[in-house]
Amino acid sequence: MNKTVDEMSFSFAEENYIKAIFHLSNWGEISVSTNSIADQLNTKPASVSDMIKKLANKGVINYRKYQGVEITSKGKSLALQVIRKHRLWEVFLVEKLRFKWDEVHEIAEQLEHVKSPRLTDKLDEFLGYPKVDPHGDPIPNKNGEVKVGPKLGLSQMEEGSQGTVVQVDDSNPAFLKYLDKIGIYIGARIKVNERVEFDGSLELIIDNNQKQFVSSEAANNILVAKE
Amino acid sequence: MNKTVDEMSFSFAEENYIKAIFHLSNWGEISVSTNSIADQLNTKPASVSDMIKKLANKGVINYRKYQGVEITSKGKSLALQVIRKHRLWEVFLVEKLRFKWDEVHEIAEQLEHVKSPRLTDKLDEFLGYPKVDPHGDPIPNKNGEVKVGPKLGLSQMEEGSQGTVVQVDDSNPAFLKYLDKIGIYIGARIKVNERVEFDGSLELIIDNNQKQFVSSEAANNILVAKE
DNA sequence: AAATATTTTTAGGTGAACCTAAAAAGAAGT
DNA sequence: ACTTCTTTTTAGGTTCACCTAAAAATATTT
Repeated sequence: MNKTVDEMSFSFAEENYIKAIFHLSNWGEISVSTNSIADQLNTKPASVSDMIKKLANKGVINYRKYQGVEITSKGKSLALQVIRKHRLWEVFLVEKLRFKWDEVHEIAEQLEHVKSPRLTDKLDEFLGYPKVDPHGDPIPNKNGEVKVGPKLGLSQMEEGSQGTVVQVDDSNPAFLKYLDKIGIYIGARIKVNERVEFDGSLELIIDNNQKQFVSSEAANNILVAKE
Repeated sequence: MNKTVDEMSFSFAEENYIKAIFHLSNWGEISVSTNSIADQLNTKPASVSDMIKKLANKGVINYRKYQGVEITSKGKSLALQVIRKHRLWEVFLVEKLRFKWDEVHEIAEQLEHVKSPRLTDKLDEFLGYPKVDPHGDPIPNKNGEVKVGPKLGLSQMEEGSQGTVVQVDDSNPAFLKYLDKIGIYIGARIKVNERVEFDGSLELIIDNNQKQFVSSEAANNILVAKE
């Protein structure tokens, strides 16, 4: 008698809350505080308290007053569906409509809420079942399963080691534009030439020909697969 | 100081009202009653009265109490933008994602509200600047301009005359499925073989080989270009 | 022209998703 | 342990888009 997530209906706001909780909880691993949700969604804690009760009633989170929230398996499944749609639309926007990778997030935020399972699956098929979005984030399949290969932050790489860029932080368009400018893209081959002791910044060699300094902060947001 | 329509923001509900008013007014030709809007949108007249005031304040309709509403040029421009998006998405769904023509309306109703002028224009480009949607409805261009060729309802055709199907009513999925079944599609060549006096139904010859009877009601919803 | 019927508006209310301000619970510092 | 600070919840309010019921304006009939 307990309905599955795709037999239920969720508002845009509800979907955005679940997405935020899913991310803040590290894909469901840790519990999430009211304040952190309010922060993430640019709302006030009082609004979050309201919404949390609704989501708990719908069975997508567990909630005990003052104890933070945990996402349920139902909630995970909903979050993964929305994330799947978001990332598929991003692929569409970049590969088919020729948007740049720093332009697609905002539009995908709207498209991810379009309700039609058949649309999602047909879009997936049209795009050739992509495994990652334009920033290298993995795309959950129809059943919400995600395969994530081994990867580590550029800042964790040892001096002299090499890797291929597999993912970059997608939350800041300015950062993505900066990556464009210095020639970093998904698939770029990067060698960590030198680590500057003083501030942790790195000297990179990109695609075996271009020397480039990046801050440790930037390096943290570039993930590579080691060779 | 008066803002143009694309400098303003409209809710889904507001956009749906303007679309309804635009259609009911025959593209702005006649004024529209409160009841007819309520009818079209499955709401109550009282709700329409509320919304009408808001839309009048935004300058997309003219409104004097008890006198019905007229759409302004600003309103037309908004309606045409939404219709443009709706029809472009329908083309995408049918041509790229291989949906059937009776499946796309509902999904396009959601997609038409996605806000991003660049998205619309890039989609248009991706689709090759289509002139009509899968049901033959003309697609307004970027500036809201629509070219409509001469066409008439099948039921207006004389016995023995021929034409090409250029448009069909898209509001009823069952009707579209019926057209599929009897072999009528955009571009089909149709000869009106005989008109039955008694009920106005027609005997057609479709693509020079298939005889088919259709009711006058169905014939009214099939538009052809005469040879 | 008056009476009746229809249409439209107003008045007041609901739920969703937000808000501020105040109260309550929990965590931290001494 | 007790005071202080922080976090969270509650209480009560707002706007949006809807609703019902009643009142007002317009249309139609006789």
